Amino acid sequence: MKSPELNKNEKKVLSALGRAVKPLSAYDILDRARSDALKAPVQVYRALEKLSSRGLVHRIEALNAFVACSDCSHAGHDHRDQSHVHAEHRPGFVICRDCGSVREFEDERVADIAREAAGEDFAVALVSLEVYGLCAACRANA
Amino acid sequence: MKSPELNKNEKKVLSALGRAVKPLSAYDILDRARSDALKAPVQVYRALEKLSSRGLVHRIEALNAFVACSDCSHAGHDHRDQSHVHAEHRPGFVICRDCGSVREFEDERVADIAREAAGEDFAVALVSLEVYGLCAACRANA
DNA sequence: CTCGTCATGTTATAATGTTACGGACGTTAC
DNA sequence: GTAACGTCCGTAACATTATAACATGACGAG
Repeated sequence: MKSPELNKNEKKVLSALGRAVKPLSAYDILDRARSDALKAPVQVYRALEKLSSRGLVHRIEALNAFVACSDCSHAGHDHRDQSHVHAEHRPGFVICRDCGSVREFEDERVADIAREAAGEDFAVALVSLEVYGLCAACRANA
Repeated sequence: MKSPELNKNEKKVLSALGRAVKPLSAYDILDRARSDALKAPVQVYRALEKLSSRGLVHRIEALNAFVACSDCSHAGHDHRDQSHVHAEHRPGFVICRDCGSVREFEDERVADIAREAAGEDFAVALVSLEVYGLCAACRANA
């Protein structure tokens, strides 16, 4: 396996995300890893870029935040090659607006819908599906 | 029809978005409406909040930008009521990473997938589907 | 009228993200 | 060895996006 080419900063970021129970913004990550000698936003962003290109973390668009991938079976190769035909793998997310918890899910139909919607001549690179609402626990509280 | 309760700023913002061919950030909108006496970011954000709660504009999460809804048949009632059971209407988007053009689409299957993924106890409020890639024109150029 | 309140406007600032630059370090070629 | 190059790492400055805090003005209720 060629994966563990993670550098120091990448490990710190991934570790911070792994310990968290909800998505962290780049600055959340920075705060948590500051004690671990991570000092500037740019280091976090660089690490996140690498990690997400490998599918080890995912960006939650609507929150400007990141989660560690909960199903890392597909980790390994790098997706940065822009010339590829196939889209980057990305699960869907179910996100509670109240507590911020996130659950990943997979559904093959999504890619089909996306390709169909995009049309023949559009080269799909990434499909983002995010579902927002209130989880059972937060609904109970409210 | 009770819709046209748009105030001055909301009209300005909507008009700016309507003239644009691609998503505009809040500050893009501000620039374009500055000549029309729109002065501060917060005015734009307030207008956008109202407009998007009515479905007249949509936020493209991954771009931090906004588009006027291209299918305004569903405009009218306000979605801000948090207690509602049904999810806010939001189309899917196909977005070219190169030229920034955006096309809306509808697919009923998306809502089903979302509900299914969210599960019984999760109250879905919003489903966001965004498809990124390269449009035909930009692929030709590259 | 005077108060409360809600919409709006103004200013400042927070939060987030990117670019530019330089230094440390290892590798390769000569 | 050492010069030339590349990669990683870090700092600082900057650019962009979003919100806070407070002031003003319109308007109805009492």
